[in-house]
Amino acid sequence: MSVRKQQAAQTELELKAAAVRVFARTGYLKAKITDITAEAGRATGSFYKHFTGKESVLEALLADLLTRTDDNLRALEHGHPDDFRDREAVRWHVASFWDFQQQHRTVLVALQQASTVDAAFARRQDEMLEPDLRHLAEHLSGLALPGDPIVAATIVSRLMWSFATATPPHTSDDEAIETLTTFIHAGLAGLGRS
Amino acid sequence: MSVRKQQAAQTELELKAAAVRVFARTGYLKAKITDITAEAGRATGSFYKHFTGKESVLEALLADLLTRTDDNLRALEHGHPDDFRDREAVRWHVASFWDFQQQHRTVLVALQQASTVDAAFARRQDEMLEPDLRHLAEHLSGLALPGDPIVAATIVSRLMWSFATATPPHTSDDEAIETLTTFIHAGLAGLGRS
DNA sequence: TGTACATCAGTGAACGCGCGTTCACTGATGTAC
DNA sequence: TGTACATCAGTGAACGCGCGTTCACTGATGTAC
Repeated sequence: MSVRKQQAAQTELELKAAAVRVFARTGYLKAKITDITAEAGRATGSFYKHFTGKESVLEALLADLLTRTDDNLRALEHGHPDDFRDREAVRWHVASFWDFQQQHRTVLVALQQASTVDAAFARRQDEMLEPDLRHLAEHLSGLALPGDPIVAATIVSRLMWSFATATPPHTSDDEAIETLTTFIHAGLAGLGRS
Repeated sequence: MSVRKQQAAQTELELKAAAVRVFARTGYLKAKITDITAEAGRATGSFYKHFTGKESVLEALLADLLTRTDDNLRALEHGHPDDFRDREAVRWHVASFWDFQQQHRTVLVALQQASTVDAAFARRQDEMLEPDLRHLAEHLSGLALPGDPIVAATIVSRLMWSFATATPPHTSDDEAIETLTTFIHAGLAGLGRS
């Protein structure tokens, strides 16, 4: 690759990294283009050589996230405990979700914020969550739950997400995962019995 | 009261009602002052005779909501089932929460959106939720849960809220309430056992 | 009850701020001969 | 290997749009006598 393209790629990388830092600090909605370029130590105009606007950076960050996630998902498809009557299976899923959300917190929150203002991102968010929901629902279909397993999957998924974004202070990761696991495991068992 | 003050109060009322309709349609963050005045059939400047800005209308709507809720809360304090080992007690709470959130959906969602952009509203949202959380936590303290009951209360509260704002399509109120009740009831029992 | 003046809710055009976006320019990298 | 020209990432001042906010004005209600 030519030096020029390498430098351009480097700048784009730095702009994306700067964007993540700015989103984490100010939130996506309040973030200004000039905040991002300043954080990256670049001129304002530079931004538009790489992106068409703020949505465009978020798109790029999502694309990065998804390519890195695809591998994880494939690992996830094979060889993990899958019977949700088994507490270990539930714990495994809770832990990997927790990990994922910790790692991509900023971008995920940014996506959520963008969704409240931009219908295109709302759709995209649904699309991103859907495979995960289906995966969950499949596990749940083995539990003989009443009604559409998607309903129960929605409960579980939303529960994990909202708890992760609003963990009470002084809660360790481990405590959070244990509590969520117990709650979900027992809750699902309850649904199965009803 | 003088005719003038009556008319002014009427206009203020209409502006608030228009604001709710606009928030419901566009969302709080995208709502423009001129959208609200247009919806109310008033001139732009009229708005500033009653409010200092968009936050100010939301404040007013919250105040209205809280005065109407105070009565409900007092009714809630007395004579409702409170032993969460009893499924009926859980169901009662879930149903009343569901009702509340259905009734005030627009303002609650607006508050949530404002919170992502305005720290003052974030604090206010926490303050509003706190009494509810304490109330829940008190019920839970009878269950001998491990750890701070506030953690479990947070789980339950967030679960209800996020499920209410993201109910899967084709889910009836009754189905939602039943499912949530069963899940929470069993989940809490699970936490008590652990 | 009537008249003259004061007040004040409501009006909407105009102003101005903040910020996204553009664009003429620079200088370094790439290409052709 | 050297020279002359082309390309293109990066720059930052300038432009302009959208929208919040103001303000001089109107006419109806209120007050004083």
